[in-house]
Amino acid sequence: MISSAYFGGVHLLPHPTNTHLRPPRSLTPDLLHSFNTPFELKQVHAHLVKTNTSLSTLPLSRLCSVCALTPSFAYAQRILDRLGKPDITFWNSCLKAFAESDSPSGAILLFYQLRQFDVFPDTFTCSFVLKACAQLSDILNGRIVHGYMEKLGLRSNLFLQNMIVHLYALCGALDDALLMFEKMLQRDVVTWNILINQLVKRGDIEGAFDFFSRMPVRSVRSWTSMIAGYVHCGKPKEAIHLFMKMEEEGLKPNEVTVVAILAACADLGALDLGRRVHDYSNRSGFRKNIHISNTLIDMYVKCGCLEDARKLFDGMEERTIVSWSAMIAGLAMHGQAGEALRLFSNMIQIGMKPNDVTFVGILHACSHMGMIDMGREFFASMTKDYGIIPNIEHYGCMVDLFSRAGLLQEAYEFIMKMPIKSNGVVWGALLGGCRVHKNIEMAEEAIRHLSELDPLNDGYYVVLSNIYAESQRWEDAAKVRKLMREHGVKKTPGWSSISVDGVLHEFVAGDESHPQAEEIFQMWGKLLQKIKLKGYVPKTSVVLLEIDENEKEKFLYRHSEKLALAFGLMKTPSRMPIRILKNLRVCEDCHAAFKLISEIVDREIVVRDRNRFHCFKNGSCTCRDYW
DNA sequence: ATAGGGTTAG
Repeated sequence: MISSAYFGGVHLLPHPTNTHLRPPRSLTPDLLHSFNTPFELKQVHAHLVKTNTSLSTLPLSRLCSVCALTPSFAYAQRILDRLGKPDITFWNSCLKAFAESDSPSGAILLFYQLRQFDVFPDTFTCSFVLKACAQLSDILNGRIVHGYMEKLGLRSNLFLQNMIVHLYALCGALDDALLMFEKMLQRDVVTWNILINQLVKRGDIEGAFDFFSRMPVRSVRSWTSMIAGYVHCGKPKEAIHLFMKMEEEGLKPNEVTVVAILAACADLGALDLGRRVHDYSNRSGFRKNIHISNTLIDMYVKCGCLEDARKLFDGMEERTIVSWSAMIAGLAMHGQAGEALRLFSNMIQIGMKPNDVTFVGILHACSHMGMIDMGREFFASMTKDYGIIPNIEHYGCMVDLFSRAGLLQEAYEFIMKMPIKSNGVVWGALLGGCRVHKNIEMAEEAIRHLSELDPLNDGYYVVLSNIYAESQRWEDAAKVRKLMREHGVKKTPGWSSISVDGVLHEFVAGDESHPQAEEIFQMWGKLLQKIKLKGYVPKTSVVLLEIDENEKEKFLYRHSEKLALAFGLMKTPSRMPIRILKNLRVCEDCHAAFKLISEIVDREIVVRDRNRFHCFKNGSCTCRDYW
């Protein structure tokens, strides 16, 4: 092993990847292939020039490409001047380097420059320029290159045609991309995949599936694109369905497929499938893939298995900011704010730089635990110490923090002073606080903004109606319902799901369609008797219907999470934790009931809310009733 | 030497 080398009168710092090489006897043009940093290469080159060593274009083009990567094109330019008339190989090397660098526009400049030298672009030239255009979303120059392709007789080159389709679709010129696609005499699987990916990016999942089903041949990537597309569009069930079909066809999921399907499992809380995919991933040798580990952390967190997530996180050889952020957000979601903050300071200690997402997790942790001053400090520190400009999520967290804690006036002023436009989430957080702290005036102010910002979101009207109902202002509650009807807003039906033996069972309120509905209602009846003895009083004010109290109780007892819990208790062995997922916030009455039930049946009940986790155990919940 | 898919918050 050499730590430094001195030869030929030139000091050279060894590049890390070259430390295993023996130092060469003399400084020859070949050396331009053995070193990788512009600094080393420039020194070698300077020496070669000084000793009048003759140089071929090939090593020089290598030198230029590395110089361009810096990008220090000036140096490459000097060599270019010396050469007089460099051939296309030289140009292509430089173009490639620029296209892959942080300043792809250099490639486009070069493309115009090379034509002054009477050099004819070839396939590679076009491909590198097109790559640069794609990076810059520069459709104008892309069209010019396209024109050149026609002139240069490269029009039927499949690679270039695919790049053109990609570029047009990427820049939003979907019609042009489709025209190109139709004009192509031959297409390969990549051509189809490009279109599928771009359609997914535009949110046109149906269009993407249409292409997918028309493909003559599908590769693993085609399947993966489609599966990832469904996850991206919030259709995890379809993603899993497709994944099953892919397995049926005997195709082997790769690392990217695994990431996509794990994200779907995270969305659905499908722990069984998630574990199966985890096992598959390990057997396939994907254990070291950092994307997979990160997604696994998120999957375990969202399936309610915080310990599994933590074990995985602790066992990782390398971690990125995504790993840390996912784990911190996971702890916050599970109400472990203290541990989340400890992890954050560990992260800072080892020199990992937090990003905006990390701070969303941190601020969440603070707001879930009512740590107001801590939250303020982090909010200030994020810009002061880390140069992160708060985005709407961060403002939302802060409003949530103040509102939950009852600092409604401060929350309101905070929104008014925000330097960016507020959104529904921000006012919705204030509205939520108004409900907890029974401030009708402020709630009415919030709803004024919400009916403009997010008029079709039913959740806000429901909260306001609840606030009125809880203060016995029935006419106002009725007015809100009327308002909803007028706006054509319907209450999103609440549903809960529970997975038993790998089968996902879904319940909606008052669900009698389940084959075992009879047994489920009986089970709930038994539980009800027991918790009533423990002091449970039904909280009928959460029922927003104009009916008498007895009827309200009946509605209350058919809430989807109660049905899912009763079913879970029937179908799973004693002591096994029960995991339930709900699409809305867990209802207050169910929350009170679940606490008592966890004690009576001596079971851990984990409920994933639309916001966070509630883990009921021995009569209490990890949210400490602060939610 | 040239083309397409992935994770954290909401």
